[in-house]
Amino acid sequence: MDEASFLEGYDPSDYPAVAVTVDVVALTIRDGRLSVLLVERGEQPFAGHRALPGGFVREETLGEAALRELAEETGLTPGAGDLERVHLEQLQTYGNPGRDPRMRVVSVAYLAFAPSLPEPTAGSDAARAYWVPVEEAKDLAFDHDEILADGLERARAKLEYTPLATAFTGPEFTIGELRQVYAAVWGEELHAGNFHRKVLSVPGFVESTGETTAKGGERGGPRAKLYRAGDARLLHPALLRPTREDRVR
Amino acid sequence: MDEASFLEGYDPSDYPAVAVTVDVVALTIRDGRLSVLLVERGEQPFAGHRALPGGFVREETLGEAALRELAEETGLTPGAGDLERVHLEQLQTYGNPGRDPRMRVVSVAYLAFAPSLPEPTAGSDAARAYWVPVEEAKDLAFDHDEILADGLERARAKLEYTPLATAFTGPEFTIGELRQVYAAVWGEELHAGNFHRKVLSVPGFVESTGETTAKGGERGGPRAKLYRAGDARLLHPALLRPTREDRVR
DNA sequence: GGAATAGTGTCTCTTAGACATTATCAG
DNA sequence: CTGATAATGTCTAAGAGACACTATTCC
Repeated sequence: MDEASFLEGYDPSDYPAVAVTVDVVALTIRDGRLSVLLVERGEQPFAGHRALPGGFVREETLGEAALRELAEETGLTPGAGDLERVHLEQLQTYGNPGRDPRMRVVSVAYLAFAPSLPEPTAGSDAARAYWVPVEEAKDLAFDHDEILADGLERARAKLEYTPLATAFTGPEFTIGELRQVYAAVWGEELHAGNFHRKVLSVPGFVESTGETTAKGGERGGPRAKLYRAGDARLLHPALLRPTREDRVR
Repeated sequence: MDEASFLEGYDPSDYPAVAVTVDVVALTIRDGRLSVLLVERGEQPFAGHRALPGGFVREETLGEAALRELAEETGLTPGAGDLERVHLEQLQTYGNPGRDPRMRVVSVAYLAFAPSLPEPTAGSDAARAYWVPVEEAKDLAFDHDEILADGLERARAKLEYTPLATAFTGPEFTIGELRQVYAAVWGEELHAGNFHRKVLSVPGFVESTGETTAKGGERGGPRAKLYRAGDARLLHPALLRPTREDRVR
């Protein structure tokens, strides 16, 4: 069977050419603040505006395209260990006519959770990319404000019932560091004592390394025990966000 | 700015032509069984196999394309009230090279929750479409087995924390009918008494109409009070599925 | 010593779920 | 009458969250 009969009844005027791209909402935590990777646009439209990194899909899976774009913009090389600990998942697809003024573009958005990565200044492409605290990421190009908002909501929800907070930390971490991840993503302080007991009570969330930090905290306090991610893929019971009575309607 | 400069650096050999389609996982409950709308394929590839309904995206939003495909296959007309109560949401996008043997096809999958709809035999297109209990929907064309599995998991999860079970019922329903929706989707019987009290305890899930059914149940029992969907968009606290200790790892 | 943090203990309130009970209706 | 269903009541165990407290370390 050839392409011609596949396109039987296909009238090009009914089905305009469609371009498929990927856009990446890459999140990390820098200086205790949840930050997103943005690129400065040099060309029209939206020249001078910031946008999510992204580009055309080549002969590769959609996930591979997203990882490639992320690597290009951060200057890091996939497979060299830098991006090994990045969690990548598909977010949603945005394809409204007119979202790009030039032509019909359907964009598959991906969400990436990364441990603290270096500021991308090395590569040529990466020179125009940088991390921005999410509350300062406004007025993005195209419909990227909406995509970012959807990505943030997904990230906040995922922390509740999956162990993905560990994707923002190094391979070993303290319970306090994990709590700071939750605080940064949710934008709320959490009760240290209750959080500590809760995390340890969820089977498979974290497992002890038997070691402790070499020193206490910067502002005092005892040495903390070190943990690594456990084998759970879902948290049961979940760590629910502090209840907003009114977020329901 | 024209399309040419948009495609600057665009080498057609690097970026093969991509077709964008929508596929719909339409779920309903028939005879107490969760069922999915399938179409019989008449052409290669996968001639004789069943597939999810779908087709090319035209000059419309992706959601409009999904609703249009659903309308064409069921023989129902959008805007005529038939499809008004259908809940539609984007599921995920599938775009692996090779998922369609003819050309690169990126398919945006949608998930539809519908109250019991008539068997589609009316329209011309619809003649080859029918509802199939989900446990009998195997060996579908392309990667539609995977898409269906993803859709089912999404549906099961959504019943936990959203009031979408009411999308499977008529505008007025009894608590028992609602419980049967949960039982059909989750594939498990639920304790009638606890379910009843739980549903009424969640603010905004259902609201009483003040009426009751005209008759008791077919096999006896008192008349049941009637309810309609409330204004909650999230269930708080959620109705969690019976715990599978082992579904976590 | 003073301040900050790690980790644990205690108490209360809410919820899930098992089970029981009463009332109502079909056959 | 018998059996099934609707609706409510009771009890227990688990978990969330508020608060208190001790131990350890930095400055």
